[in-house]
Amino acid sequence: MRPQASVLHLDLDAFFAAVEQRDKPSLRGKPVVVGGVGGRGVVATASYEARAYGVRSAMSTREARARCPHAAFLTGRFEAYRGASGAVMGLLRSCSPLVEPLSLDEAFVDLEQAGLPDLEVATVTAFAEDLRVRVREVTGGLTASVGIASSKFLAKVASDLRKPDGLVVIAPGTELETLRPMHVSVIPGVGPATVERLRRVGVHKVVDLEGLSRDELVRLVGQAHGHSLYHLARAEDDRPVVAEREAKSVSVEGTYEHDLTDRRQMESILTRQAGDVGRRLKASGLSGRTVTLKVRLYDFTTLSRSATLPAPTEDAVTIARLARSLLADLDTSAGVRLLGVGVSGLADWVQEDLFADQADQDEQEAEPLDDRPEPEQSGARPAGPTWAPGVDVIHAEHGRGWVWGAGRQVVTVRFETADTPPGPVRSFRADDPALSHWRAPAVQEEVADRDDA
DNA sequence: TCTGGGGTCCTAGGACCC
DNA sequence: TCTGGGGTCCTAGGACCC
Repeated sequence: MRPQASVLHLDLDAFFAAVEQRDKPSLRGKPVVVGGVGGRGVVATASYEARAYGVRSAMSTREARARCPHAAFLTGRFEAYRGASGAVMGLLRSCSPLVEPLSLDEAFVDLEQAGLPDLEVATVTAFAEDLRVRVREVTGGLTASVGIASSKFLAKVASDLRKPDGLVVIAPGTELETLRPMHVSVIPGVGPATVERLRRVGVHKVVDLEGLSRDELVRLVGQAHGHSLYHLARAEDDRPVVAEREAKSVSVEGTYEHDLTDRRQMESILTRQAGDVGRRLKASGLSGRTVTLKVRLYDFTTLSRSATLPAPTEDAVTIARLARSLLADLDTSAGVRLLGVGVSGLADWVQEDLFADQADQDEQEAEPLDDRPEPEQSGARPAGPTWAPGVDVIHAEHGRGWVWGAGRQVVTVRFETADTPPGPVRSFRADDPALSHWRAPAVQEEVADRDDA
């Protein structure tokens, strides 16, 4: 918590719906719902006119239609939203070098870096009123709610207090009296599950939370969450405003109108999604080692399966192959409503750097050679064959290649090409039946010795 | 035919290492 | 006979956020 109210939180009101109303005057003053319009869609944003009928974010579109049949139901136009968001973020960055966007419609601004004459309540209040006018100017009429306080937590609480089109400054020293009567769900990280756990021990408001010891909280909600709650309940929050945060994963998923049962159709969806993921990775100059398949079954049971490559990839073919082979382990016969593919463990270097020349490649081959005999699998999945980098020759659809890295579950192969070495690198599940390999008898014994050791 | 899509962070258990 | 302890990596699932 800072001595002065120097953290600003800005939140654009009913953002997606407001952009639609701005761009289509016939929608102004009317209920507008933006989100999925299909049978399995949900509401992303409802205009305040639609909220009057009880329409809320995350509600199924089916229910929203029942509550407000005369609303305009629109799918999102994300290019327009990105444009408006960019204008606002640009404005904020012209005020302070330290701007932390949380989403398209929300950001923190560090006012200590804004060059204001001082950080008195009157000064930051005047600054924020001027900022709200300028937001309207740069967006063609969108309104923003703004909160200013001595920490991120309280700035966000403040921006929520007078929505829409409001401004609240929580004066330093008044944080606890503001917070104590509020429901625990104002605390970031306190969602339905935590609310229920707290309710069972008689905790409803922030003031009740202050009565719990640190140990009780940790027992109730876990180590990290418990400590965080203990401090936030006392308005203690030192989290800095951070301008740049690196992406940790990239994913694409889709929910289908009718449950999928055809494996080949699922595989072709995964292949397309892997292509999207690969394109987005390449566009950001990223690559990642862990490929995750996400499957939501007909009954909403959600499963994930992942495999980690020996080296990062952004290659759509590799991502697709791994995703499809992870799907092969799951029973999807009763129907799948959602499929998705993601890549995590991101590094901001591309795979090609690894084998730019022969010396680099030799290092990569040598490293996993000694340390990674194929262990017994811990789960039900049978162990794949043991692949030896630099020893085994692989035959697969791409032709013939040498094993280049062998993880527990994944083998990477560098294929030979007629023209210019090195050939393409592709990764496979170690137990992929599409692979066949050959190993000279002499080195077979040598490798067996090493595996025993 | 209740329940999106894109993320982040945490937990817990097993493998493995020193 | 008894049975370390910490640290890291990996996987699966869950809570949460906008």
